[in-house]
Amino acid sequence: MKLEEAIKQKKFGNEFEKAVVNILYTASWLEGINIRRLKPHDISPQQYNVLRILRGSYPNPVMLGEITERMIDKNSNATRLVEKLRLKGFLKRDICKTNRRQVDITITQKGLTLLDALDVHIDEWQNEHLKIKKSEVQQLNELLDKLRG
Amino acid sequence: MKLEEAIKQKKFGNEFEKAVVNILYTASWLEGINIRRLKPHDISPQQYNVLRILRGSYPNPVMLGEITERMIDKNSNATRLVEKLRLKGFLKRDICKTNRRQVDITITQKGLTLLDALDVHIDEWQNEHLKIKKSEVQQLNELLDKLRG
DNA sequence: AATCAATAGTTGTTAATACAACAGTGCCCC
DNA sequence: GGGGCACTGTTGTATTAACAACTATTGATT
Repeated sequence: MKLEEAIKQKKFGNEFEKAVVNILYTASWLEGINIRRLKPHDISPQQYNVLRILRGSYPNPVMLGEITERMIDKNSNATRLVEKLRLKGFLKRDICKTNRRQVDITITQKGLTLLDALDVHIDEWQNEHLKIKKSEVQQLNELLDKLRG
Repeated sequence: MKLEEAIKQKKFGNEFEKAVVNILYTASWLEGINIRRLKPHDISPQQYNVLRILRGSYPNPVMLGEITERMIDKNSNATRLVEKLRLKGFLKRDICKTNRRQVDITITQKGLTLLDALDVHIDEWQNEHLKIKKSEVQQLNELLDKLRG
């Protein structure tokens, strides 16, 4: 759907202004879909993000600061997100032996199982919601990378 | 900057998955820039969004529900956003005479002045932050519109 | 006109975010 | 080995978001 219809705005100052609104709107739209997908598993998009970062370096741990750096939304408070995931048993926390300032975080088997369960339907999910061809989505990725400079 | 560098992730499951992350990441990046731009004027991106909707139909009022529909982030609570803007004098609220359930909201001169002040440097702002050509940004808008179906 | 459903907005509550101040640890250098 | 500085996380607090329950008004039906 054209952005103009989606937010009922007839015109934009210029194409750049429209792009800013378009990215923010599309992100909010994706976030909504994602929340509904994750809700049955009782985790938020940010928590999902953390678990995927951890899986990426499994079986090696990731220190808290690196999680923050690698998160999509840098403003999330990693300490509190991690604590919530720990209480649910999806990860474990260890004070690093060689540097006691540092907290090493590792995803647990339960966490990996959760991610696997969420991966199962990812292709269907994409087909259902992302109405775009593979060649186009590559182009979209290039344009977004370029836009950020 | 490539998304892979930005969030230090070597690879994605597929190009669609990367696009989802790319959109969310780029939106968060834009949001951060926007917050810093608006902060000196003491308004949030959502409040800015509301004021622009109101300017769009000025001098006609907009009812509260329509603001919600047209906002980029539909989850914002329009009642409370409007109340904050009213306290700052950027808009006025009137109960609709012909339908007393309805609240008509109109931007004030002070609100218009604020938006004008923010518009002045918008071109520089775009040039500084959006590293992309006009033809490419059009393409980006088309791809985002298409992606949402 | 009484009832019921639909519309428009408000408010309450819990959780999450934003941002800054804080505390503990390691490192360097004299 | 003590002082200062950078690093790593944590915590406090105010604001905002999420979501549901609620009130008030209107319109439709009988």
